[in-house]
Amino acid sequence: MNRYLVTSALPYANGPIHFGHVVGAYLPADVYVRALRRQGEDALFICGTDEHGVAITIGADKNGQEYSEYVEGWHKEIEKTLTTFGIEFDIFSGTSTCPQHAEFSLEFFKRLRERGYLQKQTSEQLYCNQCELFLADRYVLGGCPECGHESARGDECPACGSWLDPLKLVSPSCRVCTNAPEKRETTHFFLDLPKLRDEAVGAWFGEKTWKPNVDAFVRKLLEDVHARPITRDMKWGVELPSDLVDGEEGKVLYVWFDAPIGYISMSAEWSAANGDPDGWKDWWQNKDTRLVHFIGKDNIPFHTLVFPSMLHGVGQDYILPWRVPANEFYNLEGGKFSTSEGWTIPLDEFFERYDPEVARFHLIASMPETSDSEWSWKEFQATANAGLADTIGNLVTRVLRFLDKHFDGVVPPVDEAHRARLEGLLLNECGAIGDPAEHITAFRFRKAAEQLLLNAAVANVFIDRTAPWKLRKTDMVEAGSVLGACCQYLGWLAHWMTPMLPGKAQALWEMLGQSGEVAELPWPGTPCAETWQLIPAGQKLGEVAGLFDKLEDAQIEAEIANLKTRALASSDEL
RNA sequence: GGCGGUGUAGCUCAGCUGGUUAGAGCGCAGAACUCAUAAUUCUGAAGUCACUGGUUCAAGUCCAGUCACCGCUACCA
Repeated sequence: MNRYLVTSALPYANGPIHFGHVVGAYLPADVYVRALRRQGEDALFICGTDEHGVAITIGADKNGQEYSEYVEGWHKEIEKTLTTFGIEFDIFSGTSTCPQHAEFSLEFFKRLRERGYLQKQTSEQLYCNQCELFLADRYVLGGCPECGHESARGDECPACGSWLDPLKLVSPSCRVCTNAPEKRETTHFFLDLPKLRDEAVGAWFGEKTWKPNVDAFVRKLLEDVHARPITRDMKWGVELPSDLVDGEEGKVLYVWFDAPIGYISMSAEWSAANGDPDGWKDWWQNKDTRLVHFIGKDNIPFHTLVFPSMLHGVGQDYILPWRVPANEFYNLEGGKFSTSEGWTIPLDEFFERYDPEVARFHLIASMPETSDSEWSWKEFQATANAGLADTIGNLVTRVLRFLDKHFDGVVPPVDEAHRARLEGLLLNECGAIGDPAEHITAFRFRKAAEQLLLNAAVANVFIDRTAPWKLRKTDMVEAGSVLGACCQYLGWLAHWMTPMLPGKAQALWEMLGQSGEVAELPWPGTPCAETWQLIPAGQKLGEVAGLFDKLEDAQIEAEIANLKTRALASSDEL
């Protein structure tokens, strides 16, 4: 049997996450894991915050906070958001707090070096005495040597578009503190990606089938891959003991290098917490494990090329990714999500007014699977109202309230006299019933959401065709058979809802008078004549309530207005 | 500048290796029904598939060019 090791891109602990992050990497992974588990598969779901790097030190300094304090704040904030969305990791750790992280990261460095995959290079870089920092290109400002423009960035001149070498900028200054940086020599270690590509990783990539958006991009990249530096001179990061780096002091691992190792160290933290310190090996070094990375498109090179190179390079039988279902980007009402420009929806505010499960469902239904897509308030309203409230929610109440009124709130039997005809009608003639989990495990999330609604519509057609409100007046037994069949079908619906709408699924399950967690039962697939009756006749129903509230036009218009106000307010501040 | 992507009904998006009258949901129009959260069901209108040229018996689907938008461009994480 296969087991599934599922990761979501580590969110950077430097700010809040938004719908784009959630829909790109966390929500699909959660839905996927829920579907796998219901199908009886063994799955481990790993995530945590990425907590090192310069951007974090600058953010913390600006706030006057210790790095660890700053990171912890964002870690909690991000975790809260993900929890509200109902995303349930087996562990949500952090690269600066995971007890195993430094050890694993240093082991990677050490082994890669021993095995000849690291090169040492010395170069001159700009160093800011004030900030005590080697400046990344984008943190240097200065005059453009090409066109004379006064405020070019270290990587590119906004006026003439030239590609710049930060060392050649005229009178450079530090973008953080505005002091003039000086040139300093420094030595760094580089990961020899071309060598790893030629040895194994290139062939491995070529053999696999990737999503089209991954394939074209990486294939090109592979042709022209360069060695990448994996060390930096700074204080915040996984510190390299000087004996590992030929006596150099003050080196840390570059954050992109240690971050993906977090997937492994966090797995080790998880297994240690479960009393089995070596348990992570059963996942990471087991050929039967299918490693699945959920990421946004910005992370594609790291997860299809760089991290696999690292895993291969250490030579410890680590498995390489099985699938990388990368999503494209998610925009907001025609523009990019941008916290700094105020073009965003603060999620804490959002959740004061909206049901997280409805948001979950809408995000799944509009996921940027093949190309960029976007959050639109009107579309959200349509999903919430026409999709969830009208199609599913109304179906539930139309059946259950009918039973409350005319059948004492008890599931009626499907009488033998009508069984064959009704089951033929319901299962074959009222629309195509599909298994949402099949789409989910094939990474077709939008399709899965669509299928769930189509399945619900089948019952609406069935009810219209059988018209139990008429039958009730002529043949109470037959009316009971119809409603009984509907109850059975609602049971299926509750099952089908679990990966995408776990809370609503359980609520429906309880309305049907069922006890226990529907999510813990085996996945039923699609109904056939032998299997479709799940709920015993005579079962007393639970209390019936609306599953989904409708969203008013005025409310949605107010949200769109809010969005614009927020962007304006933010531009005034600048 | 280089590389990659996107451009399909009013809106949001599907369309795999080219093949009959180009699809879905929402919205819109009409009808049926009245059990239900004025919900549901049925029917319908609506697209020169960005533009130009090419390959082919046949192109939204391949090739070239043009335009628009987006991403990446390696010491950013």
